[in-house]
Amino acid sequence: MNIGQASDASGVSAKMIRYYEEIGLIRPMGRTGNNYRVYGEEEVHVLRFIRRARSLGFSLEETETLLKLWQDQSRESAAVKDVATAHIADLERRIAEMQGMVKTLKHLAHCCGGDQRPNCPILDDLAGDAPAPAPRKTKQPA
Amino acid sequence: MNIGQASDASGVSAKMIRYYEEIGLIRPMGRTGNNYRVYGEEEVHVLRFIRRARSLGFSLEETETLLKLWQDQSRESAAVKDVATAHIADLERRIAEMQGMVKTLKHLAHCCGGDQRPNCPILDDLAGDAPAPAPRKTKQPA
DNA sequence: TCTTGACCTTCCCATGATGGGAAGGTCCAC
DNA sequence: GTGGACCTTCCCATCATGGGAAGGTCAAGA
Repeated sequence: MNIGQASDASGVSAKMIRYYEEIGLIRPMGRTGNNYRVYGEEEVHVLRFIRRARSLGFSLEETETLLKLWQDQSRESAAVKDVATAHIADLERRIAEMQGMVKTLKHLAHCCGGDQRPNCPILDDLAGDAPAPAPRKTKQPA
Repeated sequence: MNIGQASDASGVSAKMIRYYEEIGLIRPMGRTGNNYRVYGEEEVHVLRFIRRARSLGFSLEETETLLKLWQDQSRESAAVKDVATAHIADLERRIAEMQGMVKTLKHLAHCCGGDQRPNCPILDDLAGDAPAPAPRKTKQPA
């Protein structure tokens, strides 16, 4: 199986497969005489594993840890759960951060007329107590 | 006011102030004879505006748009609201995506013993129906 | 006056994960 | 034997930010 077929079979782009090899996430593959990488079913399984981990938001570093745990028959499931739990906490922290933004923005947008008049509480919030600056371009047109 | 003082006053790092100037988000500042940038109160207000916009998750591109609207006395508040509304939608999309990950991960973590035994539904999920690969290193130790 | 340390300047590099594309080699089907 | 679809490596871009080097400047204190 060439890299294109492994890509189709795993859903990981050929570009990424080469990158994962470069950073040591997957082993360097064997080559045929023409210097093409050769893949088998097992490599495709590994790539699918990586894709699934990425789709759940795990970083490549976390994915590498999970991959090693998967390949370690004597792993303790606690180690896997720790990685997942930490990731959940990180996701929840980021979600809360964004929800805070949304809450503020929705309030401001609600208070904004959204019409042809210039008065705008959104800009007022961003400006703080600063006076509107003198009209000028921040970027000169070419 | 030198860049360090403008940084302290605005909460934007000197590094970022120079970068914002480089990409045209803020005007190139005047220089003193020793080639130091000079800032006034108005520039600090602009930097605070940028910082506030960034803290609400607006991209630098969106921030530039908002900055121009702020400086345009004849703006229509609808234009500002449009930017905010689109950003809210983007945040909500990303939040929903992450919430989906959290939901899946919490379910898997809940089902995982998290003990010293190797059996792990989290890895089972990541692996799909693939057999556990033969134990091997993905990265050779030095 | 000289030194020291805290500034400032520009320039280059790194992040994380991915894509785009060029230049060149290979293989297969017609 | 030729064209097109592959493959290879290499470089660059993203987005916003930080780190750090090498060198210039300034102010305060001995």
